[in-house]
Amino acid sequence: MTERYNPKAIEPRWQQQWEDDKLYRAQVDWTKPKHYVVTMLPYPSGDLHIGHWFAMTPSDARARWMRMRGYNVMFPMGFDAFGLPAENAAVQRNIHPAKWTYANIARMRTQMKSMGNMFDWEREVISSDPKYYKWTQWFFKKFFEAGLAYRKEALVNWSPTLQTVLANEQVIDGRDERTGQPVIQKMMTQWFFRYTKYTDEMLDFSRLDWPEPIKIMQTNWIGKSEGARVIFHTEDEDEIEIYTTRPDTLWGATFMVLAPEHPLVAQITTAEQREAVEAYIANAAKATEIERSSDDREKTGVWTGAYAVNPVNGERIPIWIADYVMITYGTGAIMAVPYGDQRDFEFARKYNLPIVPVVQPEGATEIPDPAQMTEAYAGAGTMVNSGPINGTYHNGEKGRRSPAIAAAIDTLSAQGVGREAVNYRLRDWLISRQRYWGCPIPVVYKSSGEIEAVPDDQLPVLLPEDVDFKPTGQSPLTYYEPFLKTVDSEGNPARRETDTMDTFMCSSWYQYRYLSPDYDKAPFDPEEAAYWLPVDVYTGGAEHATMHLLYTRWFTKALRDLGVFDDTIAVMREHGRNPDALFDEPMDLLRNQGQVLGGERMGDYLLIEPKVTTSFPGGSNSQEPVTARKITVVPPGTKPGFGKIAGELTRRSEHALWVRQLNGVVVPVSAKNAEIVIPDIPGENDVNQLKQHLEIQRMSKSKGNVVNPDELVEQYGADTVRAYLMFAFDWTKGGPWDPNGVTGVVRWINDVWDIVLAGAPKDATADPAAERNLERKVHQAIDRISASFEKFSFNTAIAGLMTLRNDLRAAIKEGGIGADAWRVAVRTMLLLMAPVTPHVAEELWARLGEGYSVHNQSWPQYDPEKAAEDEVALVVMINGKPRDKVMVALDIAEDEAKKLALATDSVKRQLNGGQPQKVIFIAGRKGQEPKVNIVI
RNA sequence: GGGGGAGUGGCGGAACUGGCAGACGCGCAUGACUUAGGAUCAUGUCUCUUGCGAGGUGAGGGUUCGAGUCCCUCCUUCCCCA
Repeated sequence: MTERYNPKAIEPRWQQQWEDDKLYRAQVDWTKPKHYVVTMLPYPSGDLHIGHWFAMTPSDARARWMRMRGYNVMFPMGFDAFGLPAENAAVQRNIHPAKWTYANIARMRTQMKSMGNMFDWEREVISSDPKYYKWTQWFFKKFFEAGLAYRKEALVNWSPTLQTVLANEQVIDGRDERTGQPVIQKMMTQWFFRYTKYTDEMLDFSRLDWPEPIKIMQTNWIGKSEGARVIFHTEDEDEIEIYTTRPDTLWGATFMVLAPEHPLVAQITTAEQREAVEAYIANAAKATEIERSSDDREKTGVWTGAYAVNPVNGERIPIWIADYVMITYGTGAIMAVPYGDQRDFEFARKYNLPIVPVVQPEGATEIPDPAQMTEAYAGAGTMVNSGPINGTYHNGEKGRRSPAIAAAIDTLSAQGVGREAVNYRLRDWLISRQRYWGCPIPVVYKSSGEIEAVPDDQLPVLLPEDVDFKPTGQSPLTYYEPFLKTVDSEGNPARRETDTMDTFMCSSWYQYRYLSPDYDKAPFDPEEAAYWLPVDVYTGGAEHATMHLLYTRWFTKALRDLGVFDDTIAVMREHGRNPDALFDEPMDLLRNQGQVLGGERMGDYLLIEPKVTTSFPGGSNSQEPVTARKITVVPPGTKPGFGKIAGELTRRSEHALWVRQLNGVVVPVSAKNAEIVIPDIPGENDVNQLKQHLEIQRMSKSKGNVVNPDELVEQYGADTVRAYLMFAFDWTKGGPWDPNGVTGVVRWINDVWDIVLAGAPKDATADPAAERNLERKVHQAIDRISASFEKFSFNTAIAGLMTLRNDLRAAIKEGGIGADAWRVAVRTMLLLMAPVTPHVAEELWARLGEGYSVHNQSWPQYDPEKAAEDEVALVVMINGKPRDKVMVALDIAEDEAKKLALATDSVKRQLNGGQPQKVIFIAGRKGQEPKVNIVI
């Protein structure tokens, strides 16, 4: 009896050994190529969940693979430790946010170590540590001094419940996503970063290997549009500036619309209209932005009583307010061209406003009659009714690429009533938070009201610890006198800023702090940065597409322009490394993993109607299966009623179900020929669909079906959990957790264990053909697994490892493998496994008598010659369908292949003496069989 | 409403630049071994057909010698944004 695989006996031992030996410590070594891997750092919420494992362990496997390929790999970890949950815990459980946070970090750090990742813990960063946030504040100061950080009054999302401003992404349907309480729009003076400064550069992804959807999302988020700004005047000479992407249709503007919040509304509204306007404004404030901008919604509005003058043709046009115009987009005012804009069209129809055609559609012989139109015309065509630009052509392109738009812009400029303009949907980054547990903004307000940044030698502005959390919902900083009261640089009394920073500020630069977490002369050590930067591989969730992933790009560009990388660049040059463009972007390559959804959902409930009704169907001692007539999916807890069975489905085979009744008795139910009813799924249901249906239900994020990784590690060991997470899903997609699938991985690792410990086949006489065959399989595995890691395709990497296991077993069975050949094969298999299952690979490597550590070995060298098959199947296709095969040499010549194909039985039969129309030879490319397609 | 994914066996998923669809695994079936099996081993497992063979990647069309892969229309879903 050989020793059984017991992860508990080996994993903690190796983890300790690696830590003692500092095996994964990353050190600058200019003689080796560097590889800097970062995976998004977690928020210390309390417990590690399976999602953390899913994000981190495949990234670790790939980092390990790069290490074995000879790269000097750095893979650090840290905690994004500021944030609201800590403060909520403080209020709810009377525990200080710092205490709560650091207890969670300690716990999560221990849990993470059980993953067996190659994290270099010496580089750990915690964003709430003063030695970290000193530099967050330093960056803020840099931005402030450069004019990139400023204060302004703006309409912001204010949560009365949480007593803070919220970012747009924290507001869902007008409610705070956490508490579900309403969020109101409020004018407040807040700190902003000039996010819009780098819009055009952020739209350039040319040097980024990032997923296409992320680039598209960021592009849309920035929302660049080209057009013009045009000045209208009211009859009282008040100026109203509008932004439009279609200045060419200006001659068709028959009214104007202001957002209800537009500052001019109160001023221009006439006495007669005042009541209606005010009522409308009050009503509009209740609707969310989503509702307001929905195209499905019926357009509503009110006339202000005022008129404006169309600057290009002098027409007198009414000014309306309507909630489909947003104060936050463009200038909060539009010229309405009902002919060319669908929303304006609907509005004009509803309120009987005139529609003037200004574009004769391409191909149309006459100008459309507005009375006959059912929708706006936004397509290409020739301009009409448009004064000086009549006859110019609008080709449907944006901005000046359309001749009509170009002509309109030129006319506006010449007349001095407008100018070409670009508009962005992106707004400046609001970084103020009225919360305690965040990085203090390092400024003071002088008694004069002037703002002064705290001098560098006084950084960090420490977050006071002995504050009192009153249940007012306010940040304790706002009433904590020792913090509030301070002096300015001249020693005069001053008041300290009580807002803290958005935590996205902290996480925008952590990849730089990892370089030297204890460095105190600058945010990072140029000697480290010159070697490691930029980040080579970044992994994390796609949900950060328009937030963190955009903020950190902005941050890097700002640091570059502020000269923060200058010392680093100098060091790079000393080492002969070209710094050009290296600091334009923080992370060269990005990959997103999906999400692991919830686990087994209990309470899937069936109602069984037996074929033969007895008083006690499936009674307490019944061994006989009940034959079902009808099976219905019902809500959990449904009472069975007379003669029926109701209960939870616990097991299923092809035609039988096991149902556990409320009294705990499990009844087998024969489902052969039973009618199966799944509500909401019409048509023919069967037992398999039943199971599928229950699984679909399970995916819903309903009940607390949390998968606890600690329990999985306890049960299976870290290697198995790692491998299963990599194997069970397409990493980029994720999916629902299936606790049963782990069996395959358990078997695989156990098999490998047994195969390696069994040693070389005894008394085997080496058979060169058998050994050659094994060698071929091994090299095919090297190729396949390497390619899988290269493209982050972890599931196929594991499949390749399992196939190799199958091949080794087959080789033993077939026999003819000598001890030397066997050792080479086993050794290679362990090397290929090392990135995925680092512990068991290390253990077996040691037991083979190989030197410590398997993780310091080189990745096996792939030899295409050794992987090549001697003979392959020539696939013979008829009209594109495979019909036959002939064994041929891999490098068979075209003529020879065609001849062989035409000689096959299938082809002769199909041709029936006739001639083929065409014979096409497809050469066998890399690892592929040659093919011949015969067209009949 | 706009944008982006995705639809392949009972399930998770493979399929490189268009070239043998269903790798690998789960589950299931049959058999072996066993006091026992939710262990292990062997074999099988897309569908129809006794076989020969034929069909098959959400639906319909198209391009091509050849389409899961490219194009068009539609359907269903998930995500992001408004």
